Amino acid sequence: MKNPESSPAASIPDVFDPTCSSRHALELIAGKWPMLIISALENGPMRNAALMRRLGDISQKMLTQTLKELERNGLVIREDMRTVPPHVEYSLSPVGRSLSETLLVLDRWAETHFGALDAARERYDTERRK
Amino acid sequence: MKNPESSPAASIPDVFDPTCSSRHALELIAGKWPMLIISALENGPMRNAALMRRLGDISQKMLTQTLKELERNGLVIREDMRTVPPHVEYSLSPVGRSLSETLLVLDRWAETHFGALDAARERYDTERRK
DNA sequence: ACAATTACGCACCTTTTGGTAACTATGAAA
DNA sequence: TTTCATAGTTACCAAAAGGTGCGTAATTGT
Repeated sequence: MKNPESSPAASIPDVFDPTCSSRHALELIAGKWPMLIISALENGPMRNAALMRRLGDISQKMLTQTLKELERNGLVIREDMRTVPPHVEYSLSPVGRSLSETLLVLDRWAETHFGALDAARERYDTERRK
Repeated sequence: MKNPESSPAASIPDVFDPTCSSRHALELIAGKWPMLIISALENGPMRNAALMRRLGDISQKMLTQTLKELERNGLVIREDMRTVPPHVEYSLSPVGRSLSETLLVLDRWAETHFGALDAARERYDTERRK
């Protein structure tokens, strides 16, 4: 029998292993927009224009691009109604929904603690006169 | 009395508001390394070299830089023992610890679902012959 | 004939992020 | 006197992220 130390980490996923796919999963949502888009889709399908309005300051390019990445990874489902003018709806897949639930926790964390962060930053900056 | 619509969102934080600090809080951890560093510090203080080993493929520059940002925002505490050779310990502040707990949920999500993501990606790519 | 609609592709550019390699400080030990 | 150890810093460069503006498709209403 081999000890766990010698096993080249095939079974137990580890976010700290650079070659592990779980790292990839984290990097997928590490950008500026993915988390917000997933959160925005929480309450049901949305169209391109509605998402742009909701996200406030995203560019058309980044929205399309990010949605495509999320679709590619199976988090978002793109439904093209094939009408003219175009009507496309984006929604969360089951996996996407499971992610949105943990992101909700993160959103709440941000809304709870941003004040503390702001204060700390100001303290830090004034202390070192930057 | 004014209706809620006209109030310029001073009290209720909203991650979707680009001018809201809670967005800033999210962007702070949206990079490649912040989440991993916070997670790495979960089990107590660590020194520079230990963090480098734990994170595997981070550069010295990014480690220092990211730690400094996290310290600036009050998530990480930097303790310099003022010895020679240098001995500096990084640890989580209370706010940092509260974040690390929600990130743990995210790590677990990644470790649970990365297989589904990999599969979806492969399907997507082969379907469109990219 | 043509204007409007909606999602999006593409070309071009700027900004941000990240990596490499070389250099620094300082006291203890060799 | 030289070496070692540790946690940096800096200058320089490459790559990725992101923004702007313009073009396109195809049907409906004017």
